[in-house]
Amino acid sequence: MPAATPDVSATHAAPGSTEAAPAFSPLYQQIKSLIVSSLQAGEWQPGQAIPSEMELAARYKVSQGTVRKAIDEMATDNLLVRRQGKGTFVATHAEAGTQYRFLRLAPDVNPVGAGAGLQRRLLDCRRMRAPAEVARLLALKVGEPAVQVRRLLLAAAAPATGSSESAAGAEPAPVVLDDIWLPGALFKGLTAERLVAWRGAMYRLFEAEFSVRMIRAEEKLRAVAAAGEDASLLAVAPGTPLLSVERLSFTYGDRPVELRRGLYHTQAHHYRNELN
Amino acid sequence: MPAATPDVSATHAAPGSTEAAPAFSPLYQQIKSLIVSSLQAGEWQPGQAIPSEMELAARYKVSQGTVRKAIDEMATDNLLVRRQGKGTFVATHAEAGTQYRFLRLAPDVNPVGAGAGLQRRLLDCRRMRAPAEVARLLALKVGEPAVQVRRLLLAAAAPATGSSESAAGAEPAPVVLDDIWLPGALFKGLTAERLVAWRGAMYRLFEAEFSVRMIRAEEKLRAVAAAGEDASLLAVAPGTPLLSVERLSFTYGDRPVELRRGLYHTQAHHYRNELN
DNA sequence: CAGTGGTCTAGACCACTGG
DNA sequence: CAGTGGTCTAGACCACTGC
Repeated sequence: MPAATPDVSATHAAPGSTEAAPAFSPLYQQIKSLIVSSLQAGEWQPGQAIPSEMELAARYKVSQGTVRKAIDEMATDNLLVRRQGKGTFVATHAEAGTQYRFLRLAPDVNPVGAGAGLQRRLLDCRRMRAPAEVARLLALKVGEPAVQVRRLLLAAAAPATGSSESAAGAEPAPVVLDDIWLPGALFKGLTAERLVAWRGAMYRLFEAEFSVRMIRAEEKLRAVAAAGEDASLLAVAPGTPLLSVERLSFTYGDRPVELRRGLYHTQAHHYRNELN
Repeated sequence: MPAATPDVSATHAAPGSTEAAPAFSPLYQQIKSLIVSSLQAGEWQPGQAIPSEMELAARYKVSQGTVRKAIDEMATDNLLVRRQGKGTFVATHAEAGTQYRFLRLAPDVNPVGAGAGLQRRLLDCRRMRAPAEVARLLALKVGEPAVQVRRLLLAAAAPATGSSESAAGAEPAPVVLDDIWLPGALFKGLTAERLVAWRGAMYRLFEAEFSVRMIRAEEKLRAVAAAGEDASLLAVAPGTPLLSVERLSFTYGDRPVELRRGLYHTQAHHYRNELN
């Protein structure tokens, strides 16, 4: 009989116990927590299959249906991906096609392929002590090391004023200016060389090289006026309205691991959102 | 044996049938469709309880578990609300506290009570022929009647520049300018009087008086410069960056029923969003 | 073909609500 | 207390994948 598998019934509220506040939680929630722990511990890597429902049911000594409910919830949370006939896989955000995990920007015309066709240009990457505001949001102590990355995203296609010629090959237009702060402790070997050499999404690099997986994010949006260096980098006149997007991304356990301040030029693009 | 209840097995793909493409759909999906139809038909009104799981299971001749799965999905779709020990209720968007169903605007400070503390001021309400662009988005024929509503939302609290006095009672500052278009056919008796007389959320009025329920919405956000009448209504200088929010709201069956173009002054407020 | 997830059933028991 | 939704189980069968 395999050991090292936490006994579920131990955490389960014992029937008949009249103790006050152990905050009863259903079995499938406990299973969910156990699976999340395994994910955090790296027992199964992104893209790999986790054990089958039957195996997990045996491991945790519960029925298949209970495991199923746990996995179902994790699938709707985008932590796992189910594939009928094949198995259940650890979600790897930034798969093929998911070039930009959280980027909600879409071109006004030709809406096929949401964030596709964007070039990247790294502007800066330096290590520094976290400024007070950044430290607060990333839950760091003031003065702790942080990595700052600055980069530009450029649209390859011709801009809105559709002249007859130059359908392709036109000068790419800057669309997004990103300022990114990361906790230095988590991203030890992150350098400019590493960033420019990397083909593929940035979050994919974080996953592969630093074992940091983004689970969810919160954004605050504002309209601001372009100014100074930001304006010239985006090739717009000072005063041009820009969409400011402040994003805080979280990993397992709601730990903040990335702060990103983006400026979007929304002349030929828009930020799309779905409300339920 | 009760009649008038659609026989599920009829729609269910008959086993052994080798016909090509009836596009097999699971039982619980069919149940879901049937329940949605009942909602559309107004069999159960918003806020009311639908029959218990056991009753529905009997009505549709399926097991309780199948009904449960159908209801579960509708609950996560915000169509139904489950309340343990009481029953399952038709979601009534715009309940107490949900003053603004889709408004994602939050004050920068004092984030308690998201959209609370906003006053409304009706500017205009007129019936007209739908302009081409509006007609297209609302799936109307050009020239069909439409209702246009224009209104202002004002923040009651004192603006950002916190002077020592006047914590309350300060002049309210305009924050949102909304332009709303509705299909005239669906909103026959909608007048300015009706709107100003109504206490409570606009979507609540739509539900109660016109049986139009908003299920989901799509938004496109842009940063634009304030100009002309819009600027003066929002009490900002021309050129001030504003957040433009174009929202298309849908009812059952993904039918578009409201087009809204909002201009948000994001000086002391921001648009918040959660990404998964 | 075996193994996976997906659906459906039937029944037991628990937790919450209200009279 | 009866009635509701919430959890858990056990087993059957189906649909998809890959060998």
